[in-house]
Amino acid sequence: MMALDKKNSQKYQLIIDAAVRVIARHGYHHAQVSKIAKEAGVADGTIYLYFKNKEDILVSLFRMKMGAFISTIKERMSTCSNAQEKLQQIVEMHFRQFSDQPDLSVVMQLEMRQSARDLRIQINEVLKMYVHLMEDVLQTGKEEGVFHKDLDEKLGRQMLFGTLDEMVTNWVMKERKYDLKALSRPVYEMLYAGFRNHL
Amino acid sequence: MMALDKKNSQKYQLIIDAAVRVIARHGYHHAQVSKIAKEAGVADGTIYLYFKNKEDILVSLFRMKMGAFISTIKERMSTCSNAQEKLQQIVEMHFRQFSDQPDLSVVMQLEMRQSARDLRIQINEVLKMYVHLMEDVLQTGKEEGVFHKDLDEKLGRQMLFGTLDEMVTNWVMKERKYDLKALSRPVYEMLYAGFRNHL
Amino acid sequence: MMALDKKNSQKYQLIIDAAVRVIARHGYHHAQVSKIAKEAGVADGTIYLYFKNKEDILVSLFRMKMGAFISTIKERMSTCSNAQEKLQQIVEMHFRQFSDQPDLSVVMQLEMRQSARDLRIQINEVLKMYVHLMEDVLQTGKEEGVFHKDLDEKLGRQMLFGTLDEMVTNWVMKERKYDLKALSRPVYEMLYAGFRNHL
Amino acid sequence: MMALDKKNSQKYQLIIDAAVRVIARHGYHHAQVSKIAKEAGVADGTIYLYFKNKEDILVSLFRMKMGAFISTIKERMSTCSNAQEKLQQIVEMHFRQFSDQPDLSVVMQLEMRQSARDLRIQINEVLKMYVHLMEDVLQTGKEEGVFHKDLDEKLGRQMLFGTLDEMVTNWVMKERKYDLKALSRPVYEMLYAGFRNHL
DNA sequence: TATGAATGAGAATTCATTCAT
DNA sequence: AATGAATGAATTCTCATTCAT
Repeated sequence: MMALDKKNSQKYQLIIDAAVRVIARHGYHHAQVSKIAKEAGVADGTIYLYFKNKEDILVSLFRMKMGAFISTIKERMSTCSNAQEKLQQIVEMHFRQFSDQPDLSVVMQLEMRQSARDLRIQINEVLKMYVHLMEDVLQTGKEEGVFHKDLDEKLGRQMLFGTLDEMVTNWVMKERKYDLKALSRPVYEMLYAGFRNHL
Repeated sequence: MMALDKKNSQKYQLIIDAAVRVIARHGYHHAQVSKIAKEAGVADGTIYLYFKNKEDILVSLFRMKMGAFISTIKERMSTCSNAQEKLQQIVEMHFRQFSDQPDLSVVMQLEMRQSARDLRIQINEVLKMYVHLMEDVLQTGKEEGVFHKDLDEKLGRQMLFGTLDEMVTNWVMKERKYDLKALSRPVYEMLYAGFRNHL
Repeated sequence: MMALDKKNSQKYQLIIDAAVRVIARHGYHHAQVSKIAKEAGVADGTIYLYFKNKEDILVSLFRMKMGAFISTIKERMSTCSNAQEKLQQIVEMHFRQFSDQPDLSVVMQLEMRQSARDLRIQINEVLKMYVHLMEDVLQTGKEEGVFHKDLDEKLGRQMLFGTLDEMVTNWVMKERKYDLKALSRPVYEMLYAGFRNHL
Repeated sequence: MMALDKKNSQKYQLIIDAAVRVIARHGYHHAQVSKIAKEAGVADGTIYLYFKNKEDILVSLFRMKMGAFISTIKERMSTCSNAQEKLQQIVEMHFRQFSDQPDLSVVMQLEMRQSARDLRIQINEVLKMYVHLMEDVLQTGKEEGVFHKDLDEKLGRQMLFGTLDEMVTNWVMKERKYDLKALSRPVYEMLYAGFRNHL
């Protein structure tokens, strides 16, 4: 069975979704393979017909969920007419998607960060798509003249991602007690002002 | 021997510094107590005369190092005459201190994040000092009129911390191949512009 | 696999019997789990598929062996027509069963007594069956008029059990160099006389 | 310093009495040398000026306390005119002494039995004095004609000791909620009847 | 494809004892 | 005689992965 077949198979998705629920419920360190198998309704050994090892489940989980996450943002961004609007959409969609998927928020912001160094390196590979998207927006904005001509895209992207990430993390750590989406507007304004950079 | 005596004792510091080196070199998950003891030049059991358990080594490490980190920033900030300068000093000192302590950077930005949830909660307690420092600066800046009157200190602090943290993490992950301190100026400018918030 | 299945499974018995041999040979404090596993011909981890922890092996061992011990006595006793005969059978069967199982004798009389307080409490629960059996015989004997009408069953049972236990312990400590079963007759006579209590 | 000097020294007694209290309070397995030292008000190292090792504390404890226990019984027994009375005194004094020393009861009947095999062998050496005392009484009783001429002293002694021991153990396990001394009379009667052995 | 019983490597911690002061 | 800081050996249990069915 080829990789593509596997990824499209029902069980592959079943196991990944089971993993999200188990990690969200029990935490990263108590998310044993046997627990995930049970949650997915398959035998332990079956996991290994679809995934190389435990790390592969987690990387795949991240790849699938982050892929969908980014696709959704990209799709929405195609309707935007300028970089300013695109920036606004990134902030709003970033917050909205985590708001709409509580389990995934816990898994992405808190639990998966406990993963070993080399798993995190693979995660970063996946994140590169998001990074490029952000840098593209900043580059475009510079060309359009809405962001400062000397804005460093790499630094700008790090501020953008660092800010969004920190805010989602804080929100998850406060047990999602406040409305994350409501922060979109002020956060966008701070970031936009930072990128316009008029001193 | 009392708690205070322990913390001031030579061995206590010896063990913490050994822990930093071992974690930086071998990674969080391979930093066994026996390895730390060997690196510190003491017997395994001696560790437990100074620390309650392994987690206590890590919490203490964080507390000591982060305490010094923040003290240094605070000290420097006392020489600043306004919030704008203080912001500049936070960015510069944050980057400088990590630049000057490569092992500690790896430990703080990459390795200790793998710690279990409850250790991270204790870490967050320590970070609160830093958070308050940042919020104070933003509050002062608003009063002085250098930051926007509608700036939300909490959001501002999250942007500030998120940005600095993301940048140091990127720098560590790129194996410190570029000059982190050189980023102080442009990063400060972006943040300052964000906080002035003139749209 | 359910609890009942486990206890009836071959491996469960295999491990318990291995534990008896290992404890008899090496003593309670040197009976490591790994040694028991090796003796049983299974991996260390397999032990934990059948037992919750090490203490559970020991409690189970006691429960199984003492259960069989008491069942055997009860069975034999059902053929007795009066309490006097029953008393005789208790003494004889008690001695005979230990005589026939040298390893078990060492484990029960010497080694398991070193167990921690809370394990001993669980052991006492198992022993209650034996205690009740003895008290029943004394009660019956009183009703039949073969034991003294003022005999206190609880005290009588303590004399009976204390005597048998002390004798088996002495025999084990003398390395079973004499014939325990041969003591049945005189011991029974002393006890019977004690219970008849004609002063 | 010679053995005798040590045993007469104040600290020697101090440490033994501290050990009794610590074992009674915390249990055998939590009676660390450092805890005993603290309770005795001396440094850990000081223990080793008076005792060869930890086992030596326990053996000495047993020797001292059991020595006093037996001396007291012997003394009382010298006032008895016949074996029947002596038997009565053994039972009564055995129960009385444990009644009067609750800490010691717990230590002797429950906690010290958890000691390793070879410590128990040394304990048995100490107990031999008691054993001889009992056998002497039974022997004398046979000669006096108050016990049965065919009574086996060794078996009789085992019944006597096993009975008393079981009763004190039961009383301690029931947390000394009833009056042990009140059992002296009926227990003596059962034993005496057993030794008279008129069937 | 699917199962699940079996495997076995790997690490934190305690505490009796020592010995320099 | 007394101290108490330092030592270091020794063991249970978990869980990712395999493979016979």
